[in-house]
Amino acid sequence: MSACDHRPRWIGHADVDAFYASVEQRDNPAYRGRPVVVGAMPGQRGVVAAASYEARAFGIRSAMPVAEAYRRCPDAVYIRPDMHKYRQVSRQIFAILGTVTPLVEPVSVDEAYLDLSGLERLLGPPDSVGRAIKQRVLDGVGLTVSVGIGPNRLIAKLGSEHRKPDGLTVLAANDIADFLAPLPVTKLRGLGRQTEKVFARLGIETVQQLRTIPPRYLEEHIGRHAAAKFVAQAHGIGADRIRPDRQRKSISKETTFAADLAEPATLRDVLRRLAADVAATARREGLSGSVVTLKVRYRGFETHTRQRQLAAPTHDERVLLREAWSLFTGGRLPDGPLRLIGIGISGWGTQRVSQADLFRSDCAAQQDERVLQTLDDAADRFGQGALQLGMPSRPTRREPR
DNA sequence: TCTGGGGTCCTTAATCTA
DNA sequence: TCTGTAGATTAAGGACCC
Repeated sequence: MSACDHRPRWIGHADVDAFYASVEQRDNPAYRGRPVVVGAMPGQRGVVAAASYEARAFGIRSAMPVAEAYRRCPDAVYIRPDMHKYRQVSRQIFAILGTVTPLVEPVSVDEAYLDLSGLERLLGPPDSVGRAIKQRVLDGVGLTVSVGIGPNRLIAKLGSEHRKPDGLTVLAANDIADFLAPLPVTKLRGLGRQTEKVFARLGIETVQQLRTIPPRYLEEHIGRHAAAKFVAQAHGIGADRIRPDRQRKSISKETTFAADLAEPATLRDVLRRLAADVAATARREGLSGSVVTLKVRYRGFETHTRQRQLAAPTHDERVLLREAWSLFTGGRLPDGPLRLIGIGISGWGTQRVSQADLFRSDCAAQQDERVLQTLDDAADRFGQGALQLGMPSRPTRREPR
């Protein structure tokens, strides 16, 4: 929208209620009306990924350790997440949202922002648009969504959280001040446990209280950037731009072991599998990254990352594994058994992947050494050129500190 | 209580470069 | 050429979100 365009902005936020748990209840009539917890199984390391509203009545929440959920409700239905299924349902939902407006920005599998500006003539006022969104999703996939609509993303998001499940909240510009004032500051975006502690020390519990704090005073305690961010939110100011084509910035894969692991050969095998997964995702999405990140976690949740900038972008799992393993064995990490290991790539630059690269790395993915050898031979014969994947990478630009 | 996995963004410190 | 400095880049960690 141009600076001189003063048509009212209407931003929507749609959020599927208890997504994973709702999908399971939809697909298994026996689970309906029962507390359903999707996540790790009781007795395993892990947390709750989603809890049905029946489970929430027991105080079970997302990100809660499963052991704690089990203590609260041993009779709940405990289910491992089926990400493949949820992604499929997610695609259907986004297709439905796309029938309302092409300006849909996914936030996660179950959440999206929509630019609803200018839909009045087609669908009526904002509350009619909200009802249309909810009805279409219910008819299409049999799930309820909560929708918030307001002049910017912040208000839309707070609106969708306001009434759940199956809620619809529309907030016009002149409703905002009264709506925000009594809310706890913890409702603001980006305000987590640490900042909450600081605010508590300063005696700030509600948005109304935050508004009365001199910004300079706030800056002294949480820094300039954060202070400005929360003050703006307290006054209902938020971005209203919807970016349907936002590109992801990294791909990563990590795993937590059932018991801490120290055996190098096993760790390398796990890393190889993770590298293959990351590489496969990168190839599927036509991405090549030039920064490899290794993540490790020790007993006591002590977490470290090490990263390296490569001379050339890659989506070759062998390169990813080699670099990650060299970061792991490079002597810059504590010794000791690992609770978790992970690998990621980022730093796409602008380049896309050529068809030759895709073919070559598909072969790598299939571990087809024979074909790879042929390709390597061809590359040797013709010198450099298009067939570079799988060639040893040049040394990294910087030595690790 | 005992903490998954996959992300984004911000801060800070070290290092490089002009 | 040396030195100091400012800004950019890189790396690591932390907070936060779903």
